[in-house]
Amino acid sequence: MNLSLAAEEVATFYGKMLDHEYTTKEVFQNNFFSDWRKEMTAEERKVIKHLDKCDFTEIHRYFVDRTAARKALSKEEKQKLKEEAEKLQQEFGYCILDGHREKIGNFKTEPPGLFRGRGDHPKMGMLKRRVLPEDVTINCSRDSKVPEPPVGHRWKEVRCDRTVTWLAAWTENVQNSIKYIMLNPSSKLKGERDWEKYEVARRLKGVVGEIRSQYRADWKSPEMKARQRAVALYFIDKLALRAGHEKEEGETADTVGCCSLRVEHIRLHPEADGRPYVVEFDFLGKDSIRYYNKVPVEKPVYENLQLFMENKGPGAELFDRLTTASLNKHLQDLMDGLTAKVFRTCNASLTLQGQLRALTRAEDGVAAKVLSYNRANRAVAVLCNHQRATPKTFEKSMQTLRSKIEAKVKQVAEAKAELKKARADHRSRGDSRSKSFLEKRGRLLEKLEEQLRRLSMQATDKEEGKQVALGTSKLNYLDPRISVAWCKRFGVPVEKIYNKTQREKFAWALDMAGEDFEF
DNA sequence: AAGATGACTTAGAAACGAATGG
DNA sequence: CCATTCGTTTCTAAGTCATCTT
Repeated sequence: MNLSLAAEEVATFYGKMLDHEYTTKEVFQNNFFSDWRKEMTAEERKVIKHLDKCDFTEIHRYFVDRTAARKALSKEEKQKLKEEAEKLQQEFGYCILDGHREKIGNFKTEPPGLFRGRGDHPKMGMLKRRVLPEDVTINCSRDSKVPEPPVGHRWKEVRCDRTVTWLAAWTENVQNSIKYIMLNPSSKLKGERDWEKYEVARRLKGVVGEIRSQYRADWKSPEMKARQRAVALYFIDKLALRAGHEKEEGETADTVGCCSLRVEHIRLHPEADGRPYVVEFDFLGKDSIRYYNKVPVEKPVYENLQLFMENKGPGAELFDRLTTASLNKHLQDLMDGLTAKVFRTCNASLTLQGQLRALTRAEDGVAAKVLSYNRANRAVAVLCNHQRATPKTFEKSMQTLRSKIEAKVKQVAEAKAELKKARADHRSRGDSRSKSFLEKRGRLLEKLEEQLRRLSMQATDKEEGKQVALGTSKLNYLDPRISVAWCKRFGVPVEKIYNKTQREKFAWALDMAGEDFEF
């Protein structure tokens, strides 16, 4: 069936995704179909009444072919495309801020498509509309040259607001939230804020002892609200949980953080695995990532939790007298600039610093030191519950790595035998030719052994990290000065820890951290 | 005081492109 | 040289938190 332009475009959004799991979900299908019908002409609507009677395979094939064709392009054609992209980047990807040319993070508006929410999102599959110039507000200084809207169009508004950092913004139709064009993490502005964030976290380190004695005292407070706050704060401090705002029901996936925990999300065990007063957490957090943990807690915490759960159903709020606003207000009183998330930053950075101290051995080679760093990084990722889906090809690539190791072990054994032979040969002959041959064999064995060491390290690393995402903590929670100082102290080139982009983002730390920096 | 809004950080997945090895 | 693998970059959703509005 030939479709109208609008209906066809929306159909392609679905057809493109045909081999994605999303299209098997009922919510996704229903939302898509309902929004698709809105784009149809009255005639189309009369014909197209059931999604399961629509066949998108031809559309799907078109996009598969197009991808293949793009991949098959000649070197020159690919180079040309690359140059065009670079030209766009140069023209639109930068701005002037306070006289400095700064890179923009996302300089393109988001294209239309089907909304891909995470977890059980009630709006998955809805149509995300195309952004028009008429939707976009431009923010730039009064004396600057205002960017031209595309021909025949106009901006929604041009304003000059010096109190915010965004360059352009529009409202997105699915969640009715504002989307922004902002600077790249390498910019001075973002760098300064990043530095400030870690300075606040360092200040918390100085007063956290006091805060702990305070909330311990509050566990016995006659006021229920103070008790709940004190127990919640204990979790945020000890387990690095997120604050956990109330969310509007039916608008987003059902996820929680500390303050929004419900009775159904924890189980109390008087004793578990030989430890007393154990709390078992099981809930979906940000991005619908499951948080599962069994932690022994102090007795008053346990007893308070029993109290909070009394006479409540599984769907009831655990901390019914507590909100993130009141918690943060309390924290603000304890330390200037303190909010719930600062605990996460502080805990993460201290964990990295402590783990590096515990794991690094000065006599190790660079590769082993980098492995130690990754282990320390991993400890933080586990603390913050940063997970990823096990890569689809994990088992396969693990298997190849294992066989590579086996092969290398054999090679080493052979090289050893060869070396032995060469040594005997040299002893009996004693000439320079057999000597240089012996040396050659020695070097070969060394090289192979080094390769083997590297491979087995790789294997350990891979297995331990298959479900752990290291990037998020590295980018957002670990004070880069800790890493820079560690690199300097142990003679590890910083490039082994931070790639180019990361070095640009952390330029401020590369400059300022000496080898004796302490968080 | 509560709820809504706006601005910003944090998050994992997907796309992309360079390195590696058969 | 090509296919596969793996690290990097891009994308945009989903949080946090302050401030505005009612």
